Amino acid sequence: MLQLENQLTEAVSSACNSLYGSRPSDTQISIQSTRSEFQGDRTVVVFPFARLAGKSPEETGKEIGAYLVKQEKIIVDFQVVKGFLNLSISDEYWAHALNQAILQKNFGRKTPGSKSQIMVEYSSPNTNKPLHLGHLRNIFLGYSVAEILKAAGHDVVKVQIINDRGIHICKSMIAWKLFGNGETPSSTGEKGDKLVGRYYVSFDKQFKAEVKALMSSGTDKDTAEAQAPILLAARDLLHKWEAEDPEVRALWSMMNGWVYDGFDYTYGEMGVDFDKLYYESNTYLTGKSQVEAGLASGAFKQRDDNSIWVDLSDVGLDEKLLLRKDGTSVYMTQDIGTAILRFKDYPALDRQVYTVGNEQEYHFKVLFEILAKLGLEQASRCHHLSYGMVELPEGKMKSREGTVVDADDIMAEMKTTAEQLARDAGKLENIPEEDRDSLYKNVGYGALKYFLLRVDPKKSMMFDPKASIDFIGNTGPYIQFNYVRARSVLRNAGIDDIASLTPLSPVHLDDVERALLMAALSLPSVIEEAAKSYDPSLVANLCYDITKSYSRWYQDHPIIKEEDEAIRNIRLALCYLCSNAVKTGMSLLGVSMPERM
RNA sequence: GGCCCCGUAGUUCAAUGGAUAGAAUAGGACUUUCCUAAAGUUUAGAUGCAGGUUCGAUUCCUGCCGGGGCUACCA
Repeated sequence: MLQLENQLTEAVSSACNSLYGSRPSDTQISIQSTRSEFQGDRTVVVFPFARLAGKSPEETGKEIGAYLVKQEKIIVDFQVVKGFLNLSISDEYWAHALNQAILQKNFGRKTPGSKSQIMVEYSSPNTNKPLHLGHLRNIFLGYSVAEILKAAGHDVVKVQIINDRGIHICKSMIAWKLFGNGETPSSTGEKGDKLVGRYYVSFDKQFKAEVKALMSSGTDKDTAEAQAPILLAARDLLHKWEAEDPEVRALWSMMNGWVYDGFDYTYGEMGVDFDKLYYESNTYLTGKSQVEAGLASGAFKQRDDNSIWVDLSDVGLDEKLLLRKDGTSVYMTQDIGTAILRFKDYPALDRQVYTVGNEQEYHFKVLFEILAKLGLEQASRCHHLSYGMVELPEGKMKSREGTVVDADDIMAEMKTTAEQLARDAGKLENIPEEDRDSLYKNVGYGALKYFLLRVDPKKSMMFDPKASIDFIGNTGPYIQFNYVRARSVLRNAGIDDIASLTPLSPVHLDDVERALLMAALSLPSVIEEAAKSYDPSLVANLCYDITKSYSRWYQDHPIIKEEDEAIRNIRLALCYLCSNAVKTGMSLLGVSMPERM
């Protein structure tokens, strides 16, 4: 497809050169798909050349059009409407393009590892809180961008940083010690992350009660909050943890293990994975030494109270604290350490991509500037994959108001809904018993992933648990359904090897067929674009476009029953190409395609 | 206060500065002796307001109105 655009750009350029004696710049040559209400396949916007020609846009368009039809074999006709030159591309070209595309093993994907190595960080949840709807967008987005970068030829390393240490962990630990009675996930049958999350909440409850009690006996609020016994106990645990007290470390390992087991289950259901996990407990110290090194090199400054700061006013940002006056680290300290550690672990790494919500945009601007100040050449290529919040009809999710949509719950609900719908529609007869469970997951989770990924990541989006997730219309299941029908056609036609249809003889394609073919052929360039802009919604929208066109075409273009062999072969090839392109596209969104549904 | 993002049909989302702003859903009217109707056809419906740049602005610039975020020796 890209070849066609390039070919046309070049042709228009030489047309201008030979007609008007000067070439327009490539940016002035705009080639786009012709709108369906006009005749033609590709449209050249002629306004920029009118000045060059010293003639009206219409006249210029006609001259260029006539020239192109004469010179270029693939351009068979043209029409000028206002300032737009619509070109008709030959049937031979389309047959050839289709032929080539179906013979490509991994149509849409570039050779693995042909481009630079990129690390993508995503998920990185707080280990005290079970995953919720917001994490879902993060996880699906990060995974998808990683897959898209891979398909675009990059070598990708998927990672997350696990926030496994600090006062917050000690809070759930102390609460479990005080109120847990030795409970474990296996004794209660509860998912590990849910169990630990529950004790984090118990801590908060107890803490508030203690603060209230202290205040009612005359202590002021600040003192009460600083002296609540349970908080002091948590602090004590933190000190013991840092001193590597074996008992505390054992409890810490055990409870973190529960959380990881819980998360692992959820990641497994989601179908996402990581190549390497970074634990803050292993990286938090390296940040300090990096900051000290930066101080020595003059990149950072120390104040009289011994705290260390970076001054970013030269790049329009503020001063930022890097180490407290007592020498302890802040969030930024750890991020600096982790970033540098990762570049050391992966010497070929070209850049890092951080999938983190847009409320941390400032943080990452600062981080990248700091990395640059520390002399990291890759800093300018690092990217904060910032995404908008997922909002509920009631507004933001608030744990206090119990409006948090739990990730496991919503996924289970999607699966149940998929099962229910399949049953109601009487679809289960053709599905073997043992395939049903994975079908419900494919369809239910596919709907959820597609829903969250079809929106531009930058924008905040609305999620209505009751009404949002549909299985009809512009949805994952709609795309899956049409894929299934296409696969069914190919099965019924007995096509084992698509190459047996080639070489395809050119036949005339009608408007519907051309629209379909062009959509499918654009997969490689859309993946390229999505990789450049870190935007899975482009891929999602293309999958929908192809499917929409396919479904319309399928309605009134017989494939197997078509008697003319040349036409039949072209249609089978189209059917194959579309199903293949959509399967590839959806796989980049983390959505599996069933063979029957 | 300063900085950043967002305002498109009733609703949820599209539109590298290009033609008559596309879909989906909800509403109206239709289509199944035909490769899976979770489908298709059709009808109706939108660029917050005011300027500017341009042959051309949903898109770029300015102001206003409305919504969100950031602005911690928190993570």
